[in-house]
Amino acid sequence: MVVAGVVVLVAGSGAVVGAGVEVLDVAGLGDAVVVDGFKPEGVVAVDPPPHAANTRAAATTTAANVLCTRVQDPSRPVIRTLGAGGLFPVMRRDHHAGQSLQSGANHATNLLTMQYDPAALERKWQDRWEAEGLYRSRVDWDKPKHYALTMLPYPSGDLHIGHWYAMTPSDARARYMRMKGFNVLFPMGFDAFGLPAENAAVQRNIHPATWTYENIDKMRAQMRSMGTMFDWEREVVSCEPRYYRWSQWFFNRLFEGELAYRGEALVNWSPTLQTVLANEQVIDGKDERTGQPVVQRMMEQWFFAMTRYADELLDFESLDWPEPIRTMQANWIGRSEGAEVTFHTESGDEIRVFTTRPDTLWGATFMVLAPEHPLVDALTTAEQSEAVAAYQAQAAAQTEIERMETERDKTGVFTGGYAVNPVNQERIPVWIADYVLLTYGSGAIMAVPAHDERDFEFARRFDLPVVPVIQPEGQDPLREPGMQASYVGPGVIINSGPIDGVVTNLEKGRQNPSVAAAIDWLEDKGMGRESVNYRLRDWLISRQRYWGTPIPMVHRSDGAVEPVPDSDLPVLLPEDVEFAPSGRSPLTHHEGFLHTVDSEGEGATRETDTMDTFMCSSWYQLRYLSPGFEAAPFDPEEAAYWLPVDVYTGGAEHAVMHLLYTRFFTKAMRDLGLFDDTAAAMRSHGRDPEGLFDEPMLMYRSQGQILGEERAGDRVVADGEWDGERLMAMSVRVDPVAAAGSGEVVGEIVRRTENVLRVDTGTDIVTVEVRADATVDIPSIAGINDVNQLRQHLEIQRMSKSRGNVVDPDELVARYGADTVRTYLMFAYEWQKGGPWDSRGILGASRFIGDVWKLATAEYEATDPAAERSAELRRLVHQAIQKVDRDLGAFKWNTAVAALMSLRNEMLDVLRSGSVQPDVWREALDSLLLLLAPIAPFVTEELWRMAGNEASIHLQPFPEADPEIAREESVTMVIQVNGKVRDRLEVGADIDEATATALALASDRVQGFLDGGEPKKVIVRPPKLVNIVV
RNA sequence: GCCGGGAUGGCGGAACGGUAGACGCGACGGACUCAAAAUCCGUUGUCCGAAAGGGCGUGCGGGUUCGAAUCCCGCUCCCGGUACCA
Repeated sequence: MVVAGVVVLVAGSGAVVGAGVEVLDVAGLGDAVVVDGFKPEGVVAVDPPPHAANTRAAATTTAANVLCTRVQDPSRPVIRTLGAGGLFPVMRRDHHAGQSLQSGANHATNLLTMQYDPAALERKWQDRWEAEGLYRSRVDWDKPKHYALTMLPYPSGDLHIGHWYAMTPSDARARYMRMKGFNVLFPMGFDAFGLPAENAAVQRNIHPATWTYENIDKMRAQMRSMGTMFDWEREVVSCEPRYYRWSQWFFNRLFEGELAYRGEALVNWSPTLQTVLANEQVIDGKDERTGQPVVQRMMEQWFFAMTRYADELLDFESLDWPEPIRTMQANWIGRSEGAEVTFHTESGDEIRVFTTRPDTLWGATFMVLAPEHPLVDALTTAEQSEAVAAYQAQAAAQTEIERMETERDKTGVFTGGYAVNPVNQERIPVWIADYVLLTYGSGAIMAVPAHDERDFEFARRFDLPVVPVIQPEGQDPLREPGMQASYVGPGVIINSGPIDGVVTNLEKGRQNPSVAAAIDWLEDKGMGRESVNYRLRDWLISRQRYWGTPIPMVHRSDGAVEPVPDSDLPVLLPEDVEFAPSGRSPLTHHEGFLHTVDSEGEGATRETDTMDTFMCSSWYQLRYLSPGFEAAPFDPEEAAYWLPVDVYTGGAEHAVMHLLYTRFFTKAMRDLGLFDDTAAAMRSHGRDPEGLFDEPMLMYRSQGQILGEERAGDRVVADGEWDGERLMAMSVRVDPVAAAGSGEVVGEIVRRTENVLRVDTGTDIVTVEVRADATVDIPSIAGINDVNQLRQHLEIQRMSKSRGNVVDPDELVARYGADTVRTYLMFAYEWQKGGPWDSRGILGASRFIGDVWKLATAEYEATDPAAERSAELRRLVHQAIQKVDRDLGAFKWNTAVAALMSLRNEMLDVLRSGSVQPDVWREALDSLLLLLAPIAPFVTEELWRMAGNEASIHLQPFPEADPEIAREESVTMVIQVNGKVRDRLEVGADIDEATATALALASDRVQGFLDGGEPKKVIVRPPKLVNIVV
């Protein structure tokens, strides 16, 4: 058990076992030594064998904690430690003066070790930070503010690794901004209304509120363990009356401003259950729980008039948002320019249509109405009425999603009615078809089969006439019969009377000459007008659900609707509700809730719809400012200081809906005057409010997703002939269960480049070239297969319980500590991109944190200080400051951590060699801790205070780099010949062109290439490179 | 289909148009150990070579440039969004 030359301290018993060398005089060792997480359980060995520089000795034991020491100078031993986590670094003795440990005759007692025990240390700092109020954020007009916001979670029950991935870098950046001198607000809350709570209620007979609050408690505790700097005094929970009261208040303001209105919309209606279902509850046209059929039905519901802001929402000028997100929003809004044209039926009814191609009006050969269009009944003739009714019923039975499925054959029915094309008085038939949507444009189209793919398909299916009106440039004239497809390219207008001969191109709206000409002509004749349509619909906020914010409206007995006065808000969501198995909202049959009186004291009924939860999240950033404020949704004094949000982070999956809704909401609030008090408060503090209420979040950055770890490529069997190193395959077959030996090469594809596969056979990685005439057989992909369909690394999937690939952050924290988990998540991925989880990779972060602990707790001895090495370390420190500063500012967490790891590598080397002056070491250590503090808040705080600092590390200013110190004195100059690196020279950083050229030309290697001749050209970029062209 | 993003070692990923592969994981060799783990030292794109050195290399094919992972053109595949939007 004991190795000669080693002093072994057996903890617990107090016994000291010496083995032949210097025995420590350690009094009271044992329990007394248990301090701050140091719990020696087995054997602690210290090793200064005399004259054994650079040798190692070790003690062994069956216990978990074994110390292996390495000594460079017997008088200044340094300990390397190991154990279960490999993290048993050395503790400097001075922090434990008076801890009953006495030194014997040598330095060895300085080697009292202290274990890095993240669990204890993190718990300690969570409590102390809370007690010290470290993360309270208060208005302070003397400091610049920074409002950092990360999306609030839905309280689903458990914080998963995705939450960590989203939140820890946001937290790190908020901490960084604070150290940079900003007064930072970084709040957190819960988006607590929603369907899952209601499902839990029905399935598990637990009240949605109970379920929700239990989840919130759990998640709040988990978030504490993350070490986030959330100011919990500002927490917001959207299902609390003190929150949703103001959602209702906003609803009233929007109603007053005529931005909230009642309209008709299709809902998923279950005739058997007599209830409305959410889209998520409908699968294959049936209720997912009961299997009962679901139909589409029109119902009166509440809308916000978001389309009025469509054009303003398309303006991203003032926003620092990722381009893809802006594009997605722009596509979602889907502005299209064209004309509205009025047709008339033969009986004189108007049919308005919207078209982006009024220039093809002369080619309109029929019209199509949505099956639900109000004019259908009037148009339908007696002979067709049966067919029309049947088609309408069939369309109603489909969900919107099914209806919009692509690749479906066109269906439709002739109404028997006709309309007149206003431009040429042609009598054209009117059909109904479900490819026309009631909710877009006017729910009716003119069909121009010659120049619209869908109309062409429909015309061919039902034998309707096709009249070309565009003549493609430089091609044969389009002829009907015989057209195989619609023509949508450029050309010249024909067969179109007044606009014949006008050029048409692929531009949109008036940019297209033919469209401009047609609009002018239509407006002149009074047949139509220029018009803009949006794909964006008004925001339907009604939900026929219980667990949401009640819409504060009452239905009077005379049929009118009026708002609940502000003074009566909130309209409380009743708690004593029963959940019918049908899923029908309990509000619809809750007598106490339903019955009320209107403003005149007459009996009235409450609105039973609740609000879409996107309503809650459209203004939550305002409630954080003053979550308990009673007089208004937010305190103008707080808002005047903190607004707008400076940095918003969250998943790209919310890039469209949530971010568009909250933008709309802010703009509507601005126009309703709801920021007027805030603007006044700003002015009184000398802040110009101009333009500050146009957008809620100035900067937005999205993070990617962490996927499951599982991965595998196609397992293939390849046969063919060996051509040297590679197999020239004549046949490749995918077979997940192929046994080794069942073909020439059997294994998993690890890489594919064009037709070359790298196949992992289990023993080897071999190259297989799939010949052009080879047969490829992939049973899971129908049809003729080709080499491009062979996959590698495709089984990386989203984490899900059913796949069993969920990574539990609590487990990781228990094993490695929160600092390690944070560091790893910030290090391992390109944040915007995300990627698959790698359970081994986290060891790198764990070692890094352990090394930092070791560096900070080891006693540095400048055994061999050298001015040059000292300057070099300082340079590296200041370079690291520059890099981390830049990278944390730019959301490039992975390279920031990499820079710190590099510094760690350097410092480990210095610690070993003792080659820098003590003050340089101290500066390096302090810088390392300060730079790491935003990323790993717990361990850096512990080490910072252990070093004798009174104030929290998180209150320190971020280190500032001195460019002079960071500047390299000498650099490697690359010498290229014809762009290829041929030599490298160490030169001074201030080398001039002439010297650089001379040095380069003098190089033996270069001379070899010059072969006595003169270079054609020399490109000099001192001090980095010289390129010689010969 | 349309819109957006991407493709770099065995893996995650670095690289203002100027040394490709920083940093980490893994792997391999060594030290320590009865052994394993942990820790420490070293190697690690690939091919040729004993070495010095050289060839080839950023999905594929072209182009611009003294010089391209990076810019341009044309493809292939992957990921995300969206989908009968008139």
